[in-house]
Amino acid sequence: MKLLLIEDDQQLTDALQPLLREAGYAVEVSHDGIDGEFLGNELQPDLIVLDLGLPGKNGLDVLRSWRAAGNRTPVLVLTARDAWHERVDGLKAGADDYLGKPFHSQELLARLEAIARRHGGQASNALSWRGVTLDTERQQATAADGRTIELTAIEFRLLRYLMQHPKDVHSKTRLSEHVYEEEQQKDSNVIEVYINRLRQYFGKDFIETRRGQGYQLAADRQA
Amino acid sequence: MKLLLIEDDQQLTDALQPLLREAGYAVEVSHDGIDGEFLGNELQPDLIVLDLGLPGKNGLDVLRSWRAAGNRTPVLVLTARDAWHERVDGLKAGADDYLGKPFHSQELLARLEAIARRHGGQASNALSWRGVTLDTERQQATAADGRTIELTAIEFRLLRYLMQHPKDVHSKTRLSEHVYEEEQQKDSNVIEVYINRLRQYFGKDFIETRRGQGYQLAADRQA
DNA sequence: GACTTTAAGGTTGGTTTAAGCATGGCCGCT
DNA sequence: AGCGGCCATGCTTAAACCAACCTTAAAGTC
Repeated sequence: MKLLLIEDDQQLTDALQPLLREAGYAVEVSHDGIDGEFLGNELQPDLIVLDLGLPGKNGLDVLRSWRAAGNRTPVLVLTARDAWHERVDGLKAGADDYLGKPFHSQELLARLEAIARRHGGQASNALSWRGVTLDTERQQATAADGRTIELTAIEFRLLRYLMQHPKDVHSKTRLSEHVYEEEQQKDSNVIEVYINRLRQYFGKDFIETRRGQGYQLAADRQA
Repeated sequence: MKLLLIEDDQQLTDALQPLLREAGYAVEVSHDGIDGEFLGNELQPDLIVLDLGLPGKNGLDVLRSWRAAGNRTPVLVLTARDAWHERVDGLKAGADDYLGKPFHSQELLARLEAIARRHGGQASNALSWRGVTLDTERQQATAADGRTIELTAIEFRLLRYLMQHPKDVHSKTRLSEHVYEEEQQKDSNVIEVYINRLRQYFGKDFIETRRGQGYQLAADRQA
């Protein structure tokens, strides 16, 4: 389930992202209206969470643009607590549900569930990060330039683990533990070899190395 | 967890600071409203403890200014014991919780815990001193001007030790012992070299040298 | 035959050493 | 006391060293 979160409050997105990932969504974030509108069309997410108070372009206008252009992606709108008129406007503009801030994260998850169910969307288990998407069903990935890449078992397990925990730094030992069932010889360089492969597929800077610490997916879009 | 404590009672801040540090918070202190308001925006703390009776600018006004400017940092308000109207005003102004003075330190800690939990903020073990913050999870620091700096292993261990014991003077020998596992040759100047590096990152006056004795983090803001 | 692992050499970048410069404080001299 | 030189301590820079990491190809495994 690819989810696009359009919200300018960095603190909120930081808090929400791990939660949503945990819940099985492949999360992409945008921090302003212009970029968000573009991504809402481009990424073809399964679900959009849209804040109304956005820099660049107002959330309501973004939503109207989508609907006018025929984009029917389910949208959950976030509004200020007591701005009930915003909610009405939102629903009129084509939102599927709304939620007042501040909210309990559990409630957000529940409503997302409900929307997804209502739209009969079957979970197309996909992870995504910086344009790279990973179809965990088919064990295949799509690079940022659109090439699709068939992954071998170990390539896949390594990439999946990295993409399930983006932003974290993973030591080679940890990666090893997650890619293999049992303990691995310590003096092996398998992980290095496979990191090298993934870099060949997805670009040298997709995975960064933190010398002495481990590896980490490259930082999120800082546009 | 970076915590900003805005309280003019010197005695109280002196008592609270070690306690809060002990509990894992990176504490910054301000003693008046003007400065406090500025820091609340600038430092981007995870949590603010705000006294209402402040010189410079009233605590309530400070809080209102933040909220009006879109700053949603969780705030716990300290009020005089029986001034219940202040509490109501505080909550209206956007506080997350309040506590009447005098209070038991344990209760303060408990409430801070609760607020932090409510805001989904997971403690990203951070130390902070004079605008410099150190993320001990990621081994990276943020300078006072906002630059983030990836630290190497030894830079990190040295800086962490200094920031864990601010105000103390540390001999080069002691620093050496804490940065390295085993004893180090005595005639090496590694520590000097790394102190020099840290000064380049965080400003020349971030670390002071006590000739013949050792090094020490610069005194806290004496504004 | 496709995938995985090992191995060997090359490369990078963190760490340490070392040498020369700067500075502070002590001491003796006037 | 005030001045100036001298030594010890600290600062800075560059280069040498070394471990971590990268890359490639060949060997191993199913």
